Amino acid sequence: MGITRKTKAVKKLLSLFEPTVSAILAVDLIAQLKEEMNKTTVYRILDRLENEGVIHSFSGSNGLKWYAKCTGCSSDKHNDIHPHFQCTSCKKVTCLPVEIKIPTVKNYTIENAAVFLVGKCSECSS
Amino acid sequence: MGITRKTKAVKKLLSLFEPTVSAILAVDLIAQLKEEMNKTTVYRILDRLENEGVIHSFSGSNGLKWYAKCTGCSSDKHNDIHPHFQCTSCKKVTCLPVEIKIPTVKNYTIENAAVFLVGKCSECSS
DNA sequence: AAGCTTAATGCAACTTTGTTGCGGTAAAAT
DNA sequence: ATTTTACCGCAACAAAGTTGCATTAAGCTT
Ligand SMILES: [Mn+2]
Ligand SMILES: [Mn+2]
Ligand SMILES: [Zn+2]
Ligand SMILES: [Zn+2]
Repeated sequence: MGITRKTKAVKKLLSLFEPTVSAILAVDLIAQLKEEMNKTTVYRILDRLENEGVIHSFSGSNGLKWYAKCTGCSSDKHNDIHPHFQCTSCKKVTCLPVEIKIPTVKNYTIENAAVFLVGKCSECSS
Repeated sequence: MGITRKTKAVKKLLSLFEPTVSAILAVDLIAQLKEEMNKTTVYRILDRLENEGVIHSFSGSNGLKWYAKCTGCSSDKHNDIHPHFQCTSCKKVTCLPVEIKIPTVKNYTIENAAVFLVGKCSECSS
């Protein structure tokens, strides 16, 4: 389906996810790329990359949208069911390589879980 | 500190939380009360009630703000650390009276957890 | 290499959610 | 009844994200 051309813009955007293991705020990407591309373009590329299983998104406590690299996802199937963690000191958000234990609750059939954790990362706990 | 007057607006707003156990979208409250009060007033009352421990808030998967009744909270201390559940059929969001098992992750000190579950409620599972 | 097709981009205008400043209103204390 | 000030309405604003449309350029085809 979605044919994606590897344009300059796409390469540039992907390069920003490369060096880090942290998630990135959509809004920050737009600010950082202001001189190079339009915010509409940023949003559209993020959408495409998510549909292709290259990145995944989630909302933080304040409702802002975060994006992070996927590991082993495809356009067919996203398997990013892991918790996300934000450090209250450095504000960084990271994907935690831990499995979520989905609780069993009577009268509810739970199919999916989004877990957002808050605390202190190791670098800020000194 | 925050002295809250029991005005007509406050009573009206509280009455909407009374008959249901479900959470309510801030945006829906504003739409529903459009004829009776200004949206600024709605937001301000919601803020106050949350500070007083009468209601608590959380964000849904799309970043929209939900509010629900508290049980046993005060202005001093909120203890609404429970998961929230949204049914994919009826779209209703409810507080689940279940304790969250906060995971232990190496290198991270976790202080708080927001869990948003998605699935089917019992009324929609037929 | 030049031409062609159409996915991708830029831009402006718009939508939605939420906030702020300020003048006026009304709850409640005196 | 009068006074005090918390509360409210309104208008203007702000931030995040979306949409329509004309233009550009990626990457085939020849
Ligand atoms: Mn992740
Ligand atoms: Mn709740
Ligand atoms: Zn940190
Ligand atoms: Zn349902």
